Amino acid sequence: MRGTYDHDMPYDPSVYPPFAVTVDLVVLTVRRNALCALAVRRGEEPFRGRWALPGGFVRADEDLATAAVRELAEETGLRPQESEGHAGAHLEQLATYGDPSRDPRMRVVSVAHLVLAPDLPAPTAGGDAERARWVPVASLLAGPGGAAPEPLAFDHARILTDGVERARSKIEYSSLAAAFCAPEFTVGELRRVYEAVWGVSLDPRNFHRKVTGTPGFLVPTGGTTTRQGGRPAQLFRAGGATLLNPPMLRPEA
Amino acid sequence: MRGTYDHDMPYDPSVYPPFAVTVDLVVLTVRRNALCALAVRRGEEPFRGRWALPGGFVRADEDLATAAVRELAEETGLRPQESEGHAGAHLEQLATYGDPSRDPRMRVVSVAHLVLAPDLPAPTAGGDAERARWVPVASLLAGPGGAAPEPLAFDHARILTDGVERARSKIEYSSLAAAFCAPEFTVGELRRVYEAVWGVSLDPRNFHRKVTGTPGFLVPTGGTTTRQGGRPAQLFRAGGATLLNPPMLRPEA
DNA sequence: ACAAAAGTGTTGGCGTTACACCCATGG
DNA sequence: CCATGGGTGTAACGCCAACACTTTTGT
Repeated sequence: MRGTYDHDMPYDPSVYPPFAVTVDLVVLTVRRNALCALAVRRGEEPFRGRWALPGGFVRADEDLATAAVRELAEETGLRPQESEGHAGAHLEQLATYGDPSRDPRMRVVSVAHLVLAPDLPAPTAGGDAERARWVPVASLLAGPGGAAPEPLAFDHARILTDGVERARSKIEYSSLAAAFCAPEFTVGELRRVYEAVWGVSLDPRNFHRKVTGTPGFLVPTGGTTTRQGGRPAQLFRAGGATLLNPPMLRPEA
Repeated sequence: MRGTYDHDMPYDPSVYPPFAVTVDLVVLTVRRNALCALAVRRGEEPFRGRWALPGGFVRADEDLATAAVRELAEETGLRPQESEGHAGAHLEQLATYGDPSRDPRMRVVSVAHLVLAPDLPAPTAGGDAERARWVPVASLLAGPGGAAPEPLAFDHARILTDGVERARSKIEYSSLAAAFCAPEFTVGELRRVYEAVWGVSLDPRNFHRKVTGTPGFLVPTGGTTTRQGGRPAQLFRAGGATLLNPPMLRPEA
């Protein structure tokens, strides 16, 4: 008889053993021109002493996104975008990982989320600050020809890889790179975000024309700053335009 | 005390109630120039008599993708891409839905998957063929200015919407549209897939140049066919190139 | 002969690249 | 005065939309 395991059937725990459901967080930021991820040192077996992604169990009456926001606040004190266009971090669901052997203790299905955060004055204020650190992605993942990385716990290397790849491709056609910047930022600062995330260098002149020429992408605040040195630069906020068309082009190398 | 619900902690079922985990399938195909989804009539409460997406519980020792493949085979007899570039269907994880109230009976977290299938001779051979049908997406989802759709069970309208949007955007920059075609197909047939999925019409001449001019995208098989009438058309298989650069442009209206 | 679908050639516009050049500040 | 980063101008190139035109079949 087919269809026995159909959605339609009543739930019988003896046939369908329960799963633990967690959220894991890939929290990315740009610090000192390097793409960094939030990582915690594990204090328990398995994988004691290894880096892991922050995360935790979803509560009984809690939505997945709610659980991710709660975990993020517990670990970083960060709060995702309160209002449209305002700073805060960007949070979105990434993917779900459910290999039966991914956690040796039990069957865990983890719903990973991606967070793009501005560089924070205090790296992990308000939470488990002792164990949480910003770690350059390059030292966690083997790049092409890079040195052997510090191994991550569980399948977190896979999750981090997927999160980084998602961030890299999303800034191509959306205004999401601004989520890595302070509420007000210069065109040059935004360009350095692209350069850090993609690992390339971009022509400053053409980049400037491209982003300022896309209507609704950047909104000038009127202020200027010289915090990067040189001639004073205009300050901008992220505009309402969330789609970038035509997209920013990612150079070959 | 923060961090109480941390990933690190041992699993205590009295604190973290168990979840049921299911997979739901958004199976899309193009039939008679219309984008269609596989839907089943529910025979049980809740939502008895409504359309729902096929799906079912993940088994205890089964990966998420494995569960999706099994459900797909049970419902359609279809098997996703056996070998590279060969026909078969395309399957990928879509997103995970875990609102606490999405199923009135219990706490269910559903990992939705997206399947792009060629138009099958027998719509749902090999499975619960009685209840499963191809239904035009336009009649399941309210388009802009369209008539009121037949309501879907649970949050399946949301899931279907997300799946359709993913399919629409993915064919833009990948060779995935070929997953909707027979193993060998003509350029015109591929163009009609784009037109059905996007709901637009494309210039046949420019489309032809674009897809045949992208190296590795299409591989001529040497054969020709006149099954569409008119001058004989070359037959192609999908090539190894999975990324389409520059992307196909989706017209405004 | 005609309709229908497959292909090719050509042209103008627009976006991008590459780079010369000017601007405004700090040291 | 010079270094540094911000910003504008401009020409060559490439891709693409638009459309005229040819090819090869079925009826």
